[in-house]
Amino acid sequence: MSELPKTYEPQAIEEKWYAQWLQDGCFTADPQSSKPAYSIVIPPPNVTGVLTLGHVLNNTIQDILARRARMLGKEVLWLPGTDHAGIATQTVVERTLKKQGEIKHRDDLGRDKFLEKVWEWKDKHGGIIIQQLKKLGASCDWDRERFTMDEDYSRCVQSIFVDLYEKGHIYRGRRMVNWCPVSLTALSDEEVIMKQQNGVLYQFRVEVAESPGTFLSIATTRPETIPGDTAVAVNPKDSRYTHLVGKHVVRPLPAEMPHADRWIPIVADEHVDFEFGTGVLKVTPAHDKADFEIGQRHGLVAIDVLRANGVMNEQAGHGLAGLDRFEARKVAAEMLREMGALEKEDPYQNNVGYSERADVPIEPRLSEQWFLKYPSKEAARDVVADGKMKFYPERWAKVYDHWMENLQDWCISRQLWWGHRIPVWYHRESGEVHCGLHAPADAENWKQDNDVLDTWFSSWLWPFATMGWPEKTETLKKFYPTTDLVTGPDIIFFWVARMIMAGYEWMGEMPFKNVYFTGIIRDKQGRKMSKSLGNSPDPLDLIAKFGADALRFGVMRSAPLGQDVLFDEKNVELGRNFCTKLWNAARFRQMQGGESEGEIAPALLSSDDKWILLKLDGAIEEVSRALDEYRFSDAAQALYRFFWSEFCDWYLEACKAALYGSDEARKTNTLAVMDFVLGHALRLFHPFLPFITEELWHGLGYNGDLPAQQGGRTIMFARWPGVLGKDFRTHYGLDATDEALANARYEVVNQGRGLRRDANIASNKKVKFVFRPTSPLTAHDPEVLKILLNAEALEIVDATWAPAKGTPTALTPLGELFLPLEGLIDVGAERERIQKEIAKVEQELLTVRRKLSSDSFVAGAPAAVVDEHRHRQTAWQDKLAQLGRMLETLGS
RNA sequence: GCGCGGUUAGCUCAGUGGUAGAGCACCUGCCUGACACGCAGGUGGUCACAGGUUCGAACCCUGUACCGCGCACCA
Repeated sequence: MSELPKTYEPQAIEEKWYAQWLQDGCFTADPQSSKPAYSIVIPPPNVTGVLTLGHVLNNTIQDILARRARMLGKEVLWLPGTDHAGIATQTVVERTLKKQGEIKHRDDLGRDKFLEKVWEWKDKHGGIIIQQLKKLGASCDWDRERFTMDEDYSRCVQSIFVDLYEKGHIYRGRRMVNWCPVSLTALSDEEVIMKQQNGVLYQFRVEVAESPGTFLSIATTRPETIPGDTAVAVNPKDSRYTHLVGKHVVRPLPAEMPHADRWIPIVADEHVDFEFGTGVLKVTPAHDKADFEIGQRHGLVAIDVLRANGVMNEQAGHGLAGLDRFEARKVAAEMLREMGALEKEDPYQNNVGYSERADVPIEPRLSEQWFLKYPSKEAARDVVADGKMKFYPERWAKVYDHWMENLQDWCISRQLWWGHRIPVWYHRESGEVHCGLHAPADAENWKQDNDVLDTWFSSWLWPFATMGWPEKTETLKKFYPTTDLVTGPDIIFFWVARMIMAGYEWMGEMPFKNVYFTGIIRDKQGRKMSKSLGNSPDPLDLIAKFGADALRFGVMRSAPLGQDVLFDEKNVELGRNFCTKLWNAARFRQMQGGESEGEIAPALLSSDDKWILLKLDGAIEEVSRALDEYRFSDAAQALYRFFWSEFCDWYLEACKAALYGSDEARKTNTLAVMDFVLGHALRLFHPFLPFITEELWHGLGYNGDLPAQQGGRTIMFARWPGVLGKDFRTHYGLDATDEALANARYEVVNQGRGLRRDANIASNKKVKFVFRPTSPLTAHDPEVLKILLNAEALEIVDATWAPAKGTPTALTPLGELFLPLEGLIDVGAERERIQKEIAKVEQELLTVRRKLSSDSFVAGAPAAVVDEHRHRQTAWQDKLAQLGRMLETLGS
């Protein structure tokens, strides 16, 4: 084995191993393999996106799952790819072209030229995030990388559309949709996010046409839409107004319109809440969803007063036409005031729907769009409700179910160019509609629909479209349904729910068996990461500074299941420190020389050896179970604790007694134990820390001479450690006795270190200790104690030995430990220390006694618990007595 | 309005009925023969509040408060 350098330098090592893995085809999935399948499809990032911490979290989890599955002997497919992200990408490209002065509007280029530009952009910037994922160590099968606008994928999307059209699930209609006045397209309900707004509630009055002098007061937040009002509505049960139903009011705007043309009816509708405002609602069927429905019920006309971009049109009348909707709002209120109709203006908080992408209020707008009635709803709902498909954390199942219960038709058409164009043609003369993969033979007589499909209409096919559907490919046969899906809960409706429905509709089966929902990454103040706040660190900077393993470990260690993740660079630093610790522990092993991975001789095992082997067994069990249950931070935590606190802090120190001793056989055996533990630890760590573990696997010579696929060359295919188990324990004689002995010894050390501190002796100063054991010690005990106490000497004495007055003394499970320091002790300080301990013990004793003296406790608690309390009481009593004697010996 | 999380050390969080924990931060001492990205020792908590169940509650139940999120919304 070659010697490990003094410090771990992640950059070169990461690059080296990633290239090696690629070269050896370690990530490539073989559908012909006889191994059981394990598969994940990546949630495809936007093709123009760059890596964020959210991606780091999400993809590290997937990589951990994939790498562990390989070690468990599965044939693993982690299928990567990118999403064309319709609106996002088109917006970015359009904005850039505008900035470069190439165009003022995309119309300047026309559809085909514009799309060329988008493709150019995609080719130039599309690979970035993929490269970044590689830096993170993602073990995706890059040979199978897919893009939602690949030729075959596009064909797949279109045939799905045709299929649904033929099944009658897709229809076209003029409906109220969510319109984004900036992106100039319809949006689905899911793309609208409600935001609380500080606005104004205006109250204005209108005159009843048939009874001049009688007025109705109306509350509204949108006076600019008054020219679009075609009725006012009251609740049929509202006695204040029932006598007016059927009459008319005079709509105040547009003012220049003849009086008679501004008469609008008063209708009675259940929808009106008579508690709210004045109990009178202005009805604007063209600009409000609820109003539209009222309009339908009462046969009202809809007057559209807005252009697509949110500017008032001619119908809005003088003074408003040409103004932006928000400007028009103020102006309309002013106009009402001038005509004496404005009664009140109150500050008002309400919720307004915003376009998720453009971050502006959407407009409810009447337009011709394509809609989908979701297929396979029942199967999709049941599979989660029945627990056949598992959600982690489970509570998302309820959210899912609630949404599935209230499914609304999906508006799938978008007025964009970048995307899958709707495969529908209209006959130029007859208007006949043709839906199919190609235009009809007499193509020149037909015109294709201008719209494209919602991005999610392609993403929902991801689990099988990426595997070659509709062909029955080997990949599909082997790897569908996929095993795990890892994604954010924010796209549970956008993506997860729809994939489940699509899976059932076209594959007849669920698309994945388990769904893991990550938390959302926030900054350490709990705010969402955002570009404008500048609180979103670049993962690549972090990788450059600390290493990919450090980033992965830091993020995973602080990402508990079901909770948001508060990101703090400190965590990555901790990850880096941990890698260094791992590195140095390995280096320490290497410095001892000797054969790599020698045979362990059970007869030569010390209690320390047995202790660490039992701890290792516990760690394997704990880590495996945590990973089985998707508790990644628990697994990371357990590994951290095991390796640092147990292996390094105790075992590596304790075993120096054997390593620095003269017994070669014991030394060799100790090295074998170290190799055994390190070899297991490296494998347990590998899913979290792929690079450093691979480097050390080789550096320590654990790779052996086996071929790669058998765990020889790479740790990637080394077998995942199973629990050592009963046979192992029997064979190596691991039992509770040795563990207890080691624990007791470590307690002696703790006590001794306490003595040092109280005597103000620096930890690096070697001093002499005296130990008076209560029962015989083995030869091993003093050696270890001496090392761990950093003692110059450890003198073992018998009961006849008495310390000089004032000698600091500690009570330990194995006997009394003295720190003889002639003339150096501060008797007062030592007395204080003992008294402090006495106080503590007395407190404990009091608690236990109080419990035991309670009849109800003794009668009511299980016998074992009462017993345990009795033992505890005895122990505290003994300790108290001894402490008292110590105080006596101390003298004054 | 309905639903879901959360409230434990200065900070971030573990801890599902029987002696309150970790990491970071802080304090003290140390470059002790792997590691100062380290070692050793230490300070720090009436477990949000109020009731209840229980021999016993951070933990189970009920309610309250506050923080966060989702869904649905009244113009």
